[in-house]
Amino acid sequence: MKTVPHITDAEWEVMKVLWNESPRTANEVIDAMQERTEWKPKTIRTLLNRLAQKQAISFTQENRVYAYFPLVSEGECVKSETQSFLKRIYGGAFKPMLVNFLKEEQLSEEDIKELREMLDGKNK
Amino acid sequence: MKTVPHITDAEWEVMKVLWNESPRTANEVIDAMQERTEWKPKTIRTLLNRLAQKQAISFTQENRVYAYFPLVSEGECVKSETQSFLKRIYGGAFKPMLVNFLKEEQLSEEDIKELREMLDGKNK
DNA sequence: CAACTTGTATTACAGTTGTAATCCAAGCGA
DNA sequence: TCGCTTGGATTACAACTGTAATACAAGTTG
Repeated sequence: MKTVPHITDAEWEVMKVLWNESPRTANEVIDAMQERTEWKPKTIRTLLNRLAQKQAISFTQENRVYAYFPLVSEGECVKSETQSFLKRIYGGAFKPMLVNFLKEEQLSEEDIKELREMLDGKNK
Repeated sequence: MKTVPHITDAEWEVMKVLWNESPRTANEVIDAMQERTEWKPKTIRTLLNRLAQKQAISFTQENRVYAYFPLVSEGECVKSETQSFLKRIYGGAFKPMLVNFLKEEQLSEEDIKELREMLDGKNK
């Protein structure tokens, strides 16, 4: 199974933008980011560079402009991050976490109904 | 609500030991850790110091020996870490994560039954 | 052609983390 | 009393992160 590079908090925000739509030029990414964060353009370029270095994204060059696109899917990354989270906090076991979540979190009637249906689906 | 300090991966392992039983002297912690990791005693002492500095743990002094104990509960920390994880990966929403998990993870018949019962409980 | 603009590449710099090693003080054995 | 042992305090140091600023190169404009 392919291992995805570790993506930091700040980088993750950039990835979200690219997962949302790609390819995008650096400036397009910067514009999109500035709707959600206060980061300076230079900062975002740094993050793009780092992501490219660790091969989470790549780019094509059109004249003097780069257009970036992800090399790893959101699903892969979510799964990988979730796994390390699980490992750290719950020793890797999924169910204890779920149990804890269900106990702690607020869920509406709607949510519960929906989840129950998903469980039914799983139950084949 | 009390805010818990951020506990790093390595520190988390030490906290587990103390949550498991406390107070414990540095040496007791070190012994317990060496059953699960390869870390040198000095490393573990560093972690104990850092945890004490950030007030995740404290200690009492008996002669020249410190006995450490947690200042924050495992539940608090789990909750806090889970929240930042959720925020980072799923934008803070709990349900999308659950949905994703249920789709991705392997659950036994048993697990599913148990979860369904929990949901029934919630449903009051 | 010279200066300005614009996009990229390089460099910066402090705080955090992992992973220890060295220094120091107090009790203990010779 | 003097060095050895043991536990704690201080220091180390590189990689990773957040957050940029500065330098450079190629078009664009006057």
